[in-house]
This record gives sequence, structure tokens and C-alpha cells, in this order.
Amino acid sequence: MTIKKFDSYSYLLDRTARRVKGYAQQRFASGNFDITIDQWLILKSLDDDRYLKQKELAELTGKDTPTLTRIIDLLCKKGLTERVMHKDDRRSFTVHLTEAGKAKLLELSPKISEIRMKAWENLTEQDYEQLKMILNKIYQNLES
Amino acid sequence: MTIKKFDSYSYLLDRTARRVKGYAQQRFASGNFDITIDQWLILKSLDDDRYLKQKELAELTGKDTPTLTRIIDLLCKKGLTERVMHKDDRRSFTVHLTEAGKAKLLELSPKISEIRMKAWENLTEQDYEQLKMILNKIYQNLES
DNA sequence: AGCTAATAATTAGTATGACAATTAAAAAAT
DNA sequence: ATTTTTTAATTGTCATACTAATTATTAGCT
Repeated sequence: MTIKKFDSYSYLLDRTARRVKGYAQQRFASGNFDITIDQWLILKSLDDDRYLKQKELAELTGKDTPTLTRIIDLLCKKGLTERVMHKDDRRSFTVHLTEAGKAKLLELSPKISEIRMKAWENLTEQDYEQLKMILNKIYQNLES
Repeated sequence: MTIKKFDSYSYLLDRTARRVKGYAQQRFASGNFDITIDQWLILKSLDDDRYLKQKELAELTGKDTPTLTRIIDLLCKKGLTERVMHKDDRRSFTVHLTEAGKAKLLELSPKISEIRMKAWENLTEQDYEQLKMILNKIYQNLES
């Protein structure tokens, strides 16, 4: 294997991730889900009536805090989440689902699982395990 | 495997791709490469004195045409590429490397290969093959 | 030839993503 | 107790991504 190959692997990874996201996003749009993939990721993290600080949400979802601020802004504007003052720490908000947010989560959850599944068709159980293992190794290789 | 798992695989894929890209971008920045990953991808595609239409470049690099327009804009502003009228088709430009672009490519190529390699440390030859196979399957599953 | 459909590139709008800088508040240090 | 350092969230800037719409040109149809 020549060193050059690594550049093309990086490209392959990027391209595939973009397609997986893009496919789901298209289905979200055509189903009039009225949210984006990344917004969905937040809603899901807030299930079970969780009250999470934005910092915690950022870590859970692997996003940085500016990105999270903007996603929460959008979700609040849509009435799906609410910011509440943190009782102990006045720098923080806790974010949680509104009733509409909970309803949205319930309504979309099965549909989204089904959409997500499409990408993984024709893969064996072993493939999943392999992929998970490899992606995690890569992630750890770049751990700061 | 429950259906729900697919959602988390999608997340894992997205997160890993972002980290791989982010790591390289940081190294680009600290090395004062003065280009982004995606700009690099274009430069590389234009090697060997190729004259490519933007449409062709878009397909090669897996980007859509608006995105490509903007990346080319930036590369031209940096003096690394040039747009030339297509001789047969006045709707098209052909893009090619300037001398500065060729120099940049030569200068950065080995450094970038070395940076890219970091993500793939500790992976076996088999792992690469597996990963490539799996990613391609996923990509094809979502082919329009 | 003349009309219609398809294509290449661009522009505009919105969302995400990385980074730097700012603000306000909390925690740590002396 | 006051000062210093950290921390949570926000704002700003730039680049990438996707969609839709626009413009100019070419290709296809009759």
C-alpha cells in the first residue's frame, strides 16, 4: 500500500458520510418532517424528559457549542424545545422537549429508523461490527 | 440488532468523517498551507496538466456544482487555478492549474499524505479492504 | 429553421461546522 | 475578600453542503 492511498480513503469516508446524511435529509424533506438530521439528533438526545445543559448536549452529539447554540435556536423557534434557566448555574440553560417536541419525537422515530436502515442494506452483522470497530479506531487515532 | 441501531451507525460514520476532516484541516492550518481540504481535493484532481470542466470536477470530487463554483472562485483568487473558456461549449469553463498551483501541489503532496496517514494508524491491510468494501456498499445502497 | 428540452454555471437562501473573540458567571488561588 | 482563572453560552466570520431559481447556451424535435 502506498502512502498516497490514505488520501483516497479519507475521501471515500467523507463522501460516504455525506451521502448517508444527504439521503436521510432528502427523505426528511419529502416526508415534510420539518426538521434536519442534526436537529433530529438533538431531539433524540432529549428523550425521556431529560433536562440537559447545552454543553452536555454538545458532547453527546459531537458538536461544538456555537453549532449547538444555533441548532437549539432553530428548535426553539419551531417550538420543539425550550431553554430553562439552570437552577444552580446562571451561565447555563437546561434544554428540554416541549409537548410538541415529544410528539414530534414519537411521530418521527419509527419513520427515521426506517430511513436510516436503507444505507445498511446488504451488510452482514459482521460488517456492522467491523465497521464500528474500524471507525472507532480511526476516531481514537485522532484523539487530542 | 434492533432497527434503532442504524441511527447510531449513521452518527458514528458522520462523527468519524468529521474528525478525520477536522484533524487534517488543523494540520493544514498549523502548517500554513493556505488552503482547505476541499480545495486540496480539487488541486489534486487537476494534476498532470488536466483541463477539466467544472461539471467534471464536481463529479470527480463528489461535490455539487454550486459548491464547486465557490471553491474554484477561492482557488482562482489565490492564483492557484484559472478558468479558461471551453473551445466548443460556451456554457463551460475548463479549469486548470496555474504555475503556482502546480508548485503548491508538488510542495504539499508529501506533507498531506503524511497527515492523512495518521488516521489509519493501527489498521491492518485487511481493515482497509473491509472498510473500503463496506463504504462502497453503503454508497451504492443510496445510489439514486 | 424554429421551438422545446436539456445542460453548465451562477446566484440566493438556509443549515452546519470550525475557529476566534466576547460576555457573564462560577470556581480557584492567594 | 479580592483577584485570577475557568467555564457556558453567544456572536461573528468564513467555508462547505444542499436546494431552488436564473441565465446563457446547446441539443433535440418536428
